[in-house]
Amino acid sequence: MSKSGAPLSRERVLRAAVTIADAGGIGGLTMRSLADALGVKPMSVYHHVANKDEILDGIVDLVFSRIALPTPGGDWRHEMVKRANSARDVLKRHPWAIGLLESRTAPGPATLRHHDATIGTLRRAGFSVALTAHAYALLDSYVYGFALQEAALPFNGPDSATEVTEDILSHLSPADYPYLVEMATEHVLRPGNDFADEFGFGLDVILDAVAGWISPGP
Amino acid sequence: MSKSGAPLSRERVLRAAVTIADAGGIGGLTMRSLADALGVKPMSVYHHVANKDEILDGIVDLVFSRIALPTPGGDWRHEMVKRANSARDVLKRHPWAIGLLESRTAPGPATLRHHDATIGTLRRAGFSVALTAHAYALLDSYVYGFALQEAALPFNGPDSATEVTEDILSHLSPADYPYLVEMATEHVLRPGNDFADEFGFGLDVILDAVAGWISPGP
DNA sequence: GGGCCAGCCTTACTAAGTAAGGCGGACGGT
DNA sequence: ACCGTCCGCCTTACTTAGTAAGGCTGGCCC
Repeated sequence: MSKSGAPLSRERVLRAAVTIADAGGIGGLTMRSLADALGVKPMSVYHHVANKDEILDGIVDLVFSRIALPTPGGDWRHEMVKRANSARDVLKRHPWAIGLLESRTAPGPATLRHHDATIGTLRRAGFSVALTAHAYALLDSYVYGFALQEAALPFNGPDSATEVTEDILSHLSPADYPYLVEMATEHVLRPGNDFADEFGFGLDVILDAVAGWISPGP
Repeated sequence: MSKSGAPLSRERVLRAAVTIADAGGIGGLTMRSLADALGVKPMSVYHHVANKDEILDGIVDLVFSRIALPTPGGDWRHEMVKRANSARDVLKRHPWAIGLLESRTAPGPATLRHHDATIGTLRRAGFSVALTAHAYALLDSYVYGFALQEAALPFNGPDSATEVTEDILSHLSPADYPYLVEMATEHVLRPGNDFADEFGFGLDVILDAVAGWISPGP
């Protein structure tokens, strides 16, 4: 796995860590696998990061840095849609990041910048400070929660969804779980159904509600 | 840590695992700490569960079993509020469960029962199958996402919040993060402010929107 | 009353995080 | 040119964790 060439750095370490986690989950990310991927011995990594925890903090922030920043001053709704879609997209590509969020309480610079830009976009659109807080909590909860649910799905995309759903369904008694079975057969298994489509739907519902909060402009 | 007395069982193993995770995070949950808490040697635990993964699946399901089940046929909105508050409450008490959700894709019986009851409550209230799916995805995303954000907060409760916020704020330049600083000083630090209060607010917003979807009853 | 099996234990191997310190080679100063 | 220094990577080795393999024992059934 030696891909030497550059002289190693915190940057390269974190980037390699993300790649490994993407490929094999955070479980696959060990100091040894990381060193391997960098073409280096395990202890060498410690010259660029203090310990594994710092790596975990670092890759979470790195993931955040990939989310499109909204532009304060732009059309707030468009910016929020862009940000939400980007966030969901990024979290889908790095699902392990969601699980890490719970244990990392020290936001990195990219995370802070992201929050600042989002709050700024809402403020500049005319939301009061308090309503911005409400809107942001609501939107972020939805985005994270949706990503979490998507990550917890036992399938990826609509094709395997059908197969897996049928498999699960075959172990489920309609007597025990009548509504669940109904939902599975009549909705989930319907051709063309894709859980991913739910995202935009729910997002619009929230944005519609939030749109009513803007105080009359000057 | 020997608290023998009962003869050990899958039940007791899982319960002890939850207690340990509550006290020291999932990081503190090891086969050895678990065996200790049960007053037994590590390998003995393996006579009741196949491996640690099964324990993780088990405690996630155990946590789900503590969430209040909504009653199909009851007042749907009231039931949804009850369920959402209970879920948030439970997840706050066992924050590690949120992080586990992402990696566990095999729902246990309690989880299935929970989903069935929730879907049933919405169906019985007059929501179509498709709208039930929409409503459920929206509500669950919000609940999980909110719990995730709460777990990721570096503080617990409003008292320590002030302290920690001031501490973070002192490292933040208003030039770099103007909106973030504004939000912190003018909203987060306002006396009486508590992030937990956001939950009901956002929940009502979603429920108000969803309420408009019910098709005219028979 | 002897075999069997459930339930707990001992031993031991492997993987992973990381402490402690070694070593070569590039580089600055004289 | 020479030498000390320090940066960056390496070797060794210790600790903790998951778990494979199989041993011991006491109660229970035929």
